[in-house]
Amino acid sequence: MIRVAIVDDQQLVRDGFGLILRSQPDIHVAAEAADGRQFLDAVRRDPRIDVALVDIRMPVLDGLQATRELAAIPHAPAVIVVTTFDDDAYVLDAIASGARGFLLKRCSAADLIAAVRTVAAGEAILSAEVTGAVLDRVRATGPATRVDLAVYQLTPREADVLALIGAGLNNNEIAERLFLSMSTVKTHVTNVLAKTGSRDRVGAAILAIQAGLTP
Amino acid sequence: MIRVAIVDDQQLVRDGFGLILRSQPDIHVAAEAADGRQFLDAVRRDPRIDVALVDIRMPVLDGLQATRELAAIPHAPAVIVVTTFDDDAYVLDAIASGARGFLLKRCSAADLIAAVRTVAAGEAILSAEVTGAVLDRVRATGPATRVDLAVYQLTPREADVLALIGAGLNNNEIAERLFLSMSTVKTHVTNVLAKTGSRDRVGAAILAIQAGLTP
DNA sequence: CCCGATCTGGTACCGAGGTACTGGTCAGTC
DNA sequence: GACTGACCAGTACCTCGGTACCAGATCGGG
Repeated sequence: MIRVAIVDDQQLVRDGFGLILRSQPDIHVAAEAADGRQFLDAVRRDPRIDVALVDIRMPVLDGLQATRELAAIPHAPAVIVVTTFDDDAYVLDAIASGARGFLLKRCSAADLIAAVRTVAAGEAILSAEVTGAVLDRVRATGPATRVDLAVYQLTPREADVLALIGAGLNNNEIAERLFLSMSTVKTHVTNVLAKTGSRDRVGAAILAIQAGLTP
Repeated sequence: MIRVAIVDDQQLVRDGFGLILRSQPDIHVAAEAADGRQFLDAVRRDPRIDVALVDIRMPVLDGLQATRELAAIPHAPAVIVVTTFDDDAYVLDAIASGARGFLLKRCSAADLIAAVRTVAAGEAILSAEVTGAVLDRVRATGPATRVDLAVYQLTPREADVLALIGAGLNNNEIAERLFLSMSTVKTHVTNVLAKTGSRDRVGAAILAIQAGLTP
């Protein structure tokens, strides 16, 4: 049984989604909310919600901000952003906010139901209309990961240090973060530089970013 | 009428796809090819192909490389990569290569037909199984709101220096590249750090990358 | 014309970064 | 037990990065 929350400030939209979803035997509408705040409250009350259909434009707290705050809640539901706006920026922002799906309200009832099942299964879904924009974005940021970190045979600890270098930390901060002495950090840094062929920590930082070590 | 090319080294797969697609009145199978080279030849012969279903693993010229070379041909068809491998790297590579769709062969006939129509309409399509990986990738590369460099009010020269810092150059190299003395470079660097609020050049380098100063 | 911003350069200084060693603990392997 | 690799830590040393402060040259605008 898939437990779903419907989050939209328009009563009519909530009712429509509810009718569609309640027609499915394996889907249960567990909560409804009219704004992001109510949504977050509902999630905190009921940690068993699997999927949330969330509108972007809402009073009090918009859907994207609510999705971001959701990350701090344990057992948070997977979010499908459902919107009338097919603006590319919204897609990318929604994804960046942690959404696992992006649907346009003009989609069919079958699409909506399929999306809920897909996301509940741990996968993700995009409306075809916005998939192109996402692909353009991916293409713009280059292929897979330009740098394969495995090539350098870094030890786990060295990888930790490299990640922190990529985050812009200096040796002292790395030492504090990893509960090490400066000397040890320097040793690791030296090894990382040698293994990666970087001349200094700037090169290592660039490498770390290109390898996707920094969020 | 949507004109489709089927590119796969396995006869059985081509026949299967052909059967499925020919069952649709609005779809015409205009070409078949057993490897990337044949595919490119077919596209050059017949510039009216709208959509191509392309396998990755093929002799002579693989699907991704063929897709990349396709970009040089006018009126090139939109490519849907169809593969048995759901490896994330393939998805991202395919997108980077210019594919407008990525399907797994385990999908249904209806999915295949819908994908062809979607891509023919100028949109894009991803199998739900791989959409998650693409979304993770987008999230990893940060939100649409990168870093707006204009906020920092950098002078043109300072922006030059920042870009070179982001490329991993040290002060000496920057001096040589810009025909300056070390002193001048240091002055600029200090100003850049002050204006951007970075503590050291590592932070500035990260900023430069996030601002897109480094390709 | 003067004023301000920008670009350029210099000197002096200091701390962080980085290297080169040495040496210790611990876990797993032969 | 001996050996290896990862991890941790220290000392000594030097270079580079960065700051502070200053100053000349240029240029556009009030």
